[in-house]
Amino acid sequence: MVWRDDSGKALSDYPRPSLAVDVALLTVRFDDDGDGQLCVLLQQHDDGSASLPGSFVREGERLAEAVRRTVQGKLGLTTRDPRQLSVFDDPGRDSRGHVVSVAHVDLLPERELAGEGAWLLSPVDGTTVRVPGRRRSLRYDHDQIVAVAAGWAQQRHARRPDPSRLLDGPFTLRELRLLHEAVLGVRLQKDTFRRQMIDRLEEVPGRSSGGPGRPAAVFRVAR
Amino acid sequence: MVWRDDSGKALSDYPRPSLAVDVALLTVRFDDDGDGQLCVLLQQHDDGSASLPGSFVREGERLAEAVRRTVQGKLGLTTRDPRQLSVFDDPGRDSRGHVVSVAHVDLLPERELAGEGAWLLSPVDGTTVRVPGRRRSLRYDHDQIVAVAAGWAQQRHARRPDPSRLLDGPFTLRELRLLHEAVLGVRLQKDTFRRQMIDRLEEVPGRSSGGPGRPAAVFRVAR
DNA sequence: ACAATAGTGTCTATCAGACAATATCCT
DNA sequence: AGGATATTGTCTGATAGACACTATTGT
Repeated sequence: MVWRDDSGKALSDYPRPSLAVDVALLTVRFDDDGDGQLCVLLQQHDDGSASLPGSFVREGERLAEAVRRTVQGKLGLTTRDPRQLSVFDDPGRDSRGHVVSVAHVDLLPERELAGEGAWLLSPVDGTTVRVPGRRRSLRYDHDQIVAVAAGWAQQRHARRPDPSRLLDGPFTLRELRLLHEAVLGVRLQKDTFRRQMIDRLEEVPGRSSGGPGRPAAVFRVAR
Repeated sequence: MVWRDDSGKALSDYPRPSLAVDVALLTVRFDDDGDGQLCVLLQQHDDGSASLPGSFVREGERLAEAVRRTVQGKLGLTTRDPRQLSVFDDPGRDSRGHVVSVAHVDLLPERELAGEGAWLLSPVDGTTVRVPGRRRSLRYDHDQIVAVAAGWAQQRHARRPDPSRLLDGPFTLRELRLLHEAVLGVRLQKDTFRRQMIDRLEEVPGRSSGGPGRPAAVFRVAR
């Protein structure tokens, strides 16, 4: 039984914009030196352009569901804790019609990126995406979405240690700092960083070993 | 010429949720003692319930336009600088069907509230609305929207003096502090408050007069 | 020994919170 | 004079940034 207004029309009888979700999936990629780089996962299109994965929200579907379905379907990956960012509503942003998009962000650890080739991993400098190839920018307004997503990730890493559990198992303060430096895109001083984080960490038995220098204590995020 | 996909369907041929905007219009009401109270403007319904003003977004319309139209049409008021808060997407939040709503907030000075009776002014304590009458809460999920809106206003007033220009013309630090106390819902110490704000203010020639006590310097927001 | 990293001590500048002293009006 | 408010001084505690010193490893 569908609801109808005074003129006998259901909600679906009125012309209205379509609703979509776009997802900026961020990750930190580490090279052999231990240096990290914040990256965003892009879809590569036949015409050489790139975009964030996105799709239309179905009737009765929650945004979080649409996000999970999109990431699973277009990239073959599973989201962990997608967050809503903001709504992009320029009626001309999509040439197919009036599409209002709710931008989302999620942070994935590099190790969960399985299935080579289904996506493109593009570095994010500060809050700007560097797309490889001729084209400098993404389809639609997706450059803006990446910028907002990167800013969100940076705020999130400002005070809390590894808020998205990107590190696998216990870690040293050096590893934690390299992660935060990658997300923030700046160098951090080890002593200040240590004092900011130490209260939110729990020491774990054992020591780091292998590399040069004094072995470091090993921690996990408290509680 | 409408865009069509491979199966010959336009975007509007797919079932999809409706899109709406809801607006939490906040203001600060001052009593004769100079004490202020953060309030939200509500629509009163025939069944005694109350809600925020809201309406459906039309095809080709921007969210900001829908907000302006809604506030003008339902309350007879004009928005100044509406901001997007977040999206409420529970498919069951509206009994008429699947309605996804983008919550907005705007702050209006009390003097711009003309046309008595078209609305209800409800005090907000902390981030909670106190609705007069039997019912304790608002329709739909509008209590949540008010909470987010109040939190937004409080963050906005944490460091910047009168960010929404609620004060009319030059003001004393006392008047500014009473405004911020009303929005934040807490008492502020005058000396600390002065030192936080003074750098962002410009002194204006003249002094306050009339009340008891030493006349105060008069300021406006810098730049 | 030397390079490299870990961990800690300390100094300075800044800032919030709190208290208080002085200044200047009104009644 | 006395009450009320404005304005400024000062003390304390917390914290960020910077520098440096000691500690402990591998080569």
